[in-house]
Amino acid sequence: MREYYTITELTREFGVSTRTIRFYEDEGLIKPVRRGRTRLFRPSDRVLLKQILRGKRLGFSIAEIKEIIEVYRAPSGEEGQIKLMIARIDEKRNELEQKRRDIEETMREMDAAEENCIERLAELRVSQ
Amino acid sequence: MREYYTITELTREFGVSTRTIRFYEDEGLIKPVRRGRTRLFRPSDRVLLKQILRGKRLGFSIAEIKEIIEVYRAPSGEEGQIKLMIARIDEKRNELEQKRRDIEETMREMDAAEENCIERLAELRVSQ
DNA sequence: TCCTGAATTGACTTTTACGTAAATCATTTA
DNA sequence: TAAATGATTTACGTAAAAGTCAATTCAGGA
Repeated sequence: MREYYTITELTREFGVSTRTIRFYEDEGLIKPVRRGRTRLFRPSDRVLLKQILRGKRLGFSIAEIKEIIEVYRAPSGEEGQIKLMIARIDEKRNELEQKRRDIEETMREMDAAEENCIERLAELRVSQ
Repeated sequence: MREYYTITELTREFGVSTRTIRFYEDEGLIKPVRRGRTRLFRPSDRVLLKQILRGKRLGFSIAEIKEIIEVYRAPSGEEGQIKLMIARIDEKRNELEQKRRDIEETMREMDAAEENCIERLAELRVSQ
């Protein structure tokens, strides 16, 4: 495992701009260490970036991604805090399940659309 | 099946504002009929709205949703057109499959986070 | 007929998530 | 040591997706 990544290494690996990565730092999602002014990204920062981009692909906002990342972290409080955390996890899970249903429905309609196309192709070949 | 829905009926059913629905009309996603100036939404418009909101939940932009809705419609061209349509459907399906993988990964991390919480709770009870 | 509540239009505003440009600083290479 | 290369900061710009507000219009009921 590499110790550090530079910002451009990450931009190349994930296909995002430096502006984007710095923006995520401004928003408090990643906290790379510094050597002078230069940012050094640890493997854990890289994992965070991966999680952020995954959240983005699912249509979560930065604020929502922040929440998701927070629940990943081990809980440190007393009973009440931890129970609250479990409730938040369940909530996020419900959102994900909704997205899953949305995907299944969209997939089904795509299947229907494709079958439709294939049928049309067959018709065209017969009528020629 | 109802013949027409008013705009406010749809806002209530789907929890969106009239502005939102009119915005989708401006973007060419829905085309309700008119009685005078008043919009009348047919069941097919309602289905379209449902599809739009589903796309939104999955993080698709208006432009992408437009594309998706277009591929749902029966293809009317000649062979080349239809084959192109099939290619576009496959592309969208790939995007959906990526989202599906993203959901599964996120779910797994949620599970781990929750187990972590439960473990912490057990520890707290033992140490009391 | 008058009023009230809905709906429409148009314009301006806001939020989110970056893009872009300019100036500065640091480091490596010739 | 000069030049090129890469990173940083600051600040303004922008596109998308609505929100908000004001002025109108219109249909239906008392």
